[in-house]
Amino acid sequence: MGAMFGNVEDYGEMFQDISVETRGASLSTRNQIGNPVLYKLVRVAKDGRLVPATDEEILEVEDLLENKENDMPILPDPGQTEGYIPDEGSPSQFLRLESLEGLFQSETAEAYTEKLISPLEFKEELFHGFTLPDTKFQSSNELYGNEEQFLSEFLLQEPICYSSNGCSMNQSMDVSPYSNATCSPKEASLSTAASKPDSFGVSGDMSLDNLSIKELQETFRATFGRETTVKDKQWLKGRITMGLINSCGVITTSPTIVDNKLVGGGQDNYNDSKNTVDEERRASCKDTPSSPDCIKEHSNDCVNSPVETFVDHYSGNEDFEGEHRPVKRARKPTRRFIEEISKTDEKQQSEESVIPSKDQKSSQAISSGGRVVVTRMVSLAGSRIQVPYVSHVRRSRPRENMTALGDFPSIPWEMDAMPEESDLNLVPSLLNNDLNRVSGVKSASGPAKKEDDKDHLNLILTEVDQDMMEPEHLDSSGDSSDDSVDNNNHVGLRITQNAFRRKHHRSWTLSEVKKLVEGVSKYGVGKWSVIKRLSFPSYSHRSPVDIKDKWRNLLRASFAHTHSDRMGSLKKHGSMAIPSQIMLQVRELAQKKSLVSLVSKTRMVKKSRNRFL
DNA sequence: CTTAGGG
DNA sequence: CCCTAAG
Repeated sequence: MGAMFGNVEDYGEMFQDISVETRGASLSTRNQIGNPVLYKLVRVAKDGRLVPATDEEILEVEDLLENKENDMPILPDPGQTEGYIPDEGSPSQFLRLESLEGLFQSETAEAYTEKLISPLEFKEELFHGFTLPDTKFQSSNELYGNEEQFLSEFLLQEPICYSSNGCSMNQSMDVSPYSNATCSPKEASLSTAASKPDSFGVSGDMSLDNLSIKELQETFRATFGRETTVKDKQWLKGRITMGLINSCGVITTSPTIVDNKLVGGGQDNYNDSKNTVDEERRASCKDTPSSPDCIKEHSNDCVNSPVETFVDHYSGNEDFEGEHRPVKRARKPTRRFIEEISKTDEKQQSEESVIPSKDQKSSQAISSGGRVVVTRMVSLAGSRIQVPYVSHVRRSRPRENMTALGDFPSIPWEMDAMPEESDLNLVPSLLNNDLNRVSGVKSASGPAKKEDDKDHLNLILTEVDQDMMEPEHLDSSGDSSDDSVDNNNHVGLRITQNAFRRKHHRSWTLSEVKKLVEGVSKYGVGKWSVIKRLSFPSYSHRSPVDIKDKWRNLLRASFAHTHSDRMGSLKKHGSMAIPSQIMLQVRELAQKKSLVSLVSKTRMVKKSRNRFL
């Protein structure tokens, strides 16, 4: 009897055709007959409990089989079989346990994938797949109602398929006498050998319990396609089970629930799914393989840390960090980040399909269909290939000051940054520039110039600025102070510098910095737009963001300075030496600001405290 | 649009 | 300096 209950494989073939489907007859279409399917013979008691079949009932079933076997329709198309009951008068009940695989091969799998049902729902749906005939169930509606009752009852018990400590059925039903007979290794091997070799059936989990660590690792490998060195049985089992669920296309939006459902205790009130969810969230650390504590216990010698692995697969709402997150607000990955990720993907892809090409030194322009395509060399996987030159980052429209510069044709400063856009704007008189730019296009390699020179030039320039620039000067020049200075002083320098003035870069002059500091002290840190408006009224460049950035840099510099004071001067970056006095101001302001924020924070605390009192 | 912050 | 996310 016990054997019957746990392992009915001998009857499997016979039961196959007479089992009743409550939905989706395709679940048990004939093509699965060859597949090993485990059957458990149980009876649904009036109150919904599952009671193992007695010997009598089994005999009855056998009779039934003999009588009905040939009469039974062979599960025609779905819908017609809905609610079909093999023998209404029979007290015997069949509970058919489809293998998970069979279940998900069928159309239901798609349904689940589409609906993205929650794990709880998923589980229920899963059990819907079970046959649940009863004499009372005359119509499918009735059947359904009772089924729900059954389900709630069922779910109240330990979930069938994922009990961690052995056989599932015995826990699902209060029939201890039979429970120990249900778990034979034989079953294990049986149920794991489904047509999709790496899958496990409902009973497959039982087999997991009986597998050795090595076997579990093997199974893991088969399931996930990679090796594991984890020696923790629990973990392996959990992983495999989870992997199987995932591989069924069910997106687990809240894996914890799954976890817990699968492994955790079953005393929750499963009828109230919301409560259940909360409960499980709270209890998620108990005996779930995903809980941090548990993970800690797992073997140390695994190559991929369990945490990593887990997070990898369920990248999501794992409350590992608990409540105390950094104060900084969380940001979702930026587009740029995503872009870069995909970029690397592209790269990896193209690495796989390397186009062999002759060794060519640099990029060149090749014409295709009348159009000239600038290409560049990319060395991938050891060989070099030629790819069209496209900048990954979409360049934004030139900033205002660009157009403003149009008023100063003799100072084409920054057009060089965008070769593809400035072609037509070329000023013939500035051949140097032209050549520079064109060569820039041809090589299409971005800045190949030496940074040192650039810095050096910047230094010179800023020195000039310091000497020459008076506030009035700046204000009156209207558009671009640097330009005017340059214009007035070193034309040659300007041209040379032009080569290095890629991007819209304009060095901050000391006077600007002073203005900035002053503005910050007046209007406060963070009031960038105000500072811009009031302290930099005539600067078409220097957006509030620029100002903010500069402030950030100043801050950094100032603190770096204090540090370098302690451990010797590390400051050799040819960048403009900002007078220590200003740096001091910066630091003061920064302190003030942090003080202010501190005060406001404490105020807030006080306020909230007052609210309590 | 402004601010914060990463690149 | 550029870009983007968040308010």
